[in-house]
Amino acid sequence: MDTTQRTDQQRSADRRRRELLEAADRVVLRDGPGASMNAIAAEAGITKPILYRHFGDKGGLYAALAKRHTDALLDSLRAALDAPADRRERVEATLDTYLSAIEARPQVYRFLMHPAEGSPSGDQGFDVGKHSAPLLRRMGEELAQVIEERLDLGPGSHQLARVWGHGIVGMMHAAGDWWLGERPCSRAELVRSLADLLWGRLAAAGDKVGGPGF
Amino acid sequence: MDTTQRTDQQRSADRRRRELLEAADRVVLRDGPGASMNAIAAEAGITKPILYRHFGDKGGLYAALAKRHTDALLDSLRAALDAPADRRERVEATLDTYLSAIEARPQVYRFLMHPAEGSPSGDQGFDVGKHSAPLLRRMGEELAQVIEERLDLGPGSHQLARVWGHGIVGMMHAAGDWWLGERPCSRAELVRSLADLLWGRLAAAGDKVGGPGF
DNA sequence: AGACTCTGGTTACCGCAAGTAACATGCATG
DNA sequence: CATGCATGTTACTTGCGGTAACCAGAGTCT
Repeated sequence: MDTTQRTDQQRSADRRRRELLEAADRVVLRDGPGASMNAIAAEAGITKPILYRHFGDKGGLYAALAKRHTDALLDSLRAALDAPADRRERVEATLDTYLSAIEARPQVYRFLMHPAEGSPSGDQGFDVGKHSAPLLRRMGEELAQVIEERLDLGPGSHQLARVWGHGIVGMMHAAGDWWLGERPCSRAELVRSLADLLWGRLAAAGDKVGGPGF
Repeated sequence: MDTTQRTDQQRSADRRRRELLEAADRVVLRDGPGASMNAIAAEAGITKPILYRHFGDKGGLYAALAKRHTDALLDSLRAALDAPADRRERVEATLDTYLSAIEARPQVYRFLMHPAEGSPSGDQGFDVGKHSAPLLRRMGEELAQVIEERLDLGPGSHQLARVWGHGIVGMMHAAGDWWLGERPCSRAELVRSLADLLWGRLAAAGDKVGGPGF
């Protein structure tokens, strides 16, 4: 068997895979996570076993799907993080980019944050493994790297940067999630409040009269 | 029907309910979330329909279970938050309390953060509803309240406190989750790093040589 | 005593989704 | 033409959430 044919097949399989992902995307965006494999297959105009041939199991499909969106989001975050502006502006731009993304497509966001579902059988021993969504981890690591690269944090900067990376991402995520649900203020206000928090306004604030402060 | 009997029945039902929750707890702690109703029923020495009579559906059981643990955790957090010490020490104590809790019982922690699972049928239209774990929301609200009560934040303090409450909780959660998975440093170091972040060290840090800072 | 109902329990089932086995078909190559 | 091999299908198994229908014992009313 010559390589050309093999390549052709590879190509074809890859194209098919992309098509299937497109279809899966449509269904997941329409029906939310928990969309059934049957539904996805139907949307793609085929039947279940093909999906399983391509992605192994539901987890595989969802992982592939999540990777696409995660990559896309990370790209735009990187852009905001690399913009030519001072630190505060960059932080605000990054926060705003993230919030814009989840605001524009809450379904995608929700899917990315809850990819796990229940594991039906076999893989017991989950124990402590598999915590939050991979998206959060990746964002945290990415941010940690940027922080370590660009900030002078003295000794222990590596650990510190990682803690901060994950911490800031978590802050952004939780605040965004809450904000998306309650819409208590404009996006700009939220961004400003979060940046203020990161800029130490919590430590700087005065106590209220009549008691020791938080 | 006299009231005494009714009260007796109430009592008995409540005791039974508590027993069932104990059993469910054991199973969930052993098998993780996704523990089947059958397994829980078996552990309790009975069969499924009884569980359904008591808790309605799986969500009901899990909610009841989660409420117990959430209440307990919130109590200890409140204690740390109310300790007689200055602000920084309180913040560190609260972070440490949370981290101790998730360190001591990661299974419980994991269960609390992933109660949702997939909604099997009917309740489509989830759309944007039901985001992160209720635990996070409750912690966020609680913290927001404390912040608003005790800090003088000027105009817009209500919104600001809420944003910060949810943001800080998210930071704590994400950092804790990551830390629990990788164990890159001691708990004390993590606490210190997070408190530093909240104390504005990010804004205060100098740029590294050779480029604009983050 | 015997009928009545209330409460806690069981068995047996439905529907549905994940995942698989076995079978069919089209198309390139020896 | 026969042989692979990829692509697709139908039909099945298994396991779980959830429910309907039935069952037994204890207290109550007449």
